[in-house]
Amino acid sequence: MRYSDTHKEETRRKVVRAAATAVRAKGPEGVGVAEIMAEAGLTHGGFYAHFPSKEALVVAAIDEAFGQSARRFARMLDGLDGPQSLGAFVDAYVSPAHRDNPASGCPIATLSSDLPRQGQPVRQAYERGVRALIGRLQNWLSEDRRHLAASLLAEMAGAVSLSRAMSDDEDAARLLADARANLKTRMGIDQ
Amino acid sequence: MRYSDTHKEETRRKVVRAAATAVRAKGPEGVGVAEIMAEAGLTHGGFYAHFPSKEALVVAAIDEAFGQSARRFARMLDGLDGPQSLGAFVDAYVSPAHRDNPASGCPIATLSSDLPRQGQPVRQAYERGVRALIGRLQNWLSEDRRHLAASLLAEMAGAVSLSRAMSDDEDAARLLADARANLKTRMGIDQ
DNA sequence: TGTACATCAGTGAACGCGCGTTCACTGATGTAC
DNA sequence: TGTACATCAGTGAACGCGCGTTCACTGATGTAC
Repeated sequence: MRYSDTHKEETRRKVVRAAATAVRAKGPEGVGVAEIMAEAGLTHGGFYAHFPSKEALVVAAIDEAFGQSARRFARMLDGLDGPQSLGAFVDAYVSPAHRDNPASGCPIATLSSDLPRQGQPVRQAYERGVRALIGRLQNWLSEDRRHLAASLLAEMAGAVSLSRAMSDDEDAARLLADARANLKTRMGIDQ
Repeated sequence: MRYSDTHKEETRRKVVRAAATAVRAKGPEGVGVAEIMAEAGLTHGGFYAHFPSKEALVVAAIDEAFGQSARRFARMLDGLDGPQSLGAFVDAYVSPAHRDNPASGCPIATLSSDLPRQGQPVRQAYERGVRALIGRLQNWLSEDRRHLAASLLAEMAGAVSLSRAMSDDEDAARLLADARANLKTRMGIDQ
């Protein structure tokens, strides 16, 4: 063979990674097959050797985006106990840095309103990611607060989303600070 | 003249109303000029007698959508005092009915993730609507809680958005109930 | 060892379709004289 | 009162462009014999 055994798989991963960033930056409809392939250093014609359709790429991109977030947080929270993890997670998630970097941020905050309009495979990938994240939050919460995980995640994502609609950085920062304080109270962690 | 003096204005309003619904259902990129005009009973060629561009229609549609929400809530909350208004607003906003009807619902929950990708005029229209809603919430809140208005709105919109990602109706209902309870506590109203 | 053939990731031109936008035209009514 | 002309909301064909998808081809390498 012309290429190494892993070459095709490596190419695919490069394409998926590029798509994971572009989908968050521009939304599922906003990204083009040709553009993603160019970012991976290829021409668009080769796309269909890797994916049966653009939709399949979007599914892979959403899985990848959730996976990236999960790995990043796992690294960041390594060695911390439940309450410490919750505090650090809230501080990182509900932050101006996250607001300003949608392309590398949480897919929930970036894609929430696009998703109900997508086809089933895409919605399922999204829901997989949401459920996994809720599950992680549940593990950190005390038993009597476990049922709040989904609602806490909604508050976090909502705060980041709305802060992105505010053109004034200080208004956005205040909103995020108010949200962080309330989230920590709800989680039962002291500050 | 062939048509009554108000005819053109009436047509424009019909187009804007159709767009306000369609934009929420399908997003700003998802709606087509021809489709909106057909819904208003016209052909697409006449569009540019009313709007300079599709973007101008989207701007008008977002203003209209926020206006519809505002009028509906004003009607519903007529005669109630601050705390009563807050309670009724939360119950109506953070509800399964709102989750299930994005096309007639709050533009924040429906468009949050589309908006950062839009051009300035569209973003400005959206921010106008957001600020007006925050202002109304502030009027209902006691003085020491007024600064929370933006964060409360973020929590409401986040809860509705995330509930739309959940395919299981009961999971969604639980999330919404948890959010309502927390919102009322934050607002300082008893239940 | 050498030759013919198979494999397959990637190339680049082309197709079909939808969509925003343009434009010449229609036809009913108002206005000028 | 009657005729010619202006107005203007709306029509429908056409244009240009971008995008997802298809497909014949390339060319480097492995395999069969």
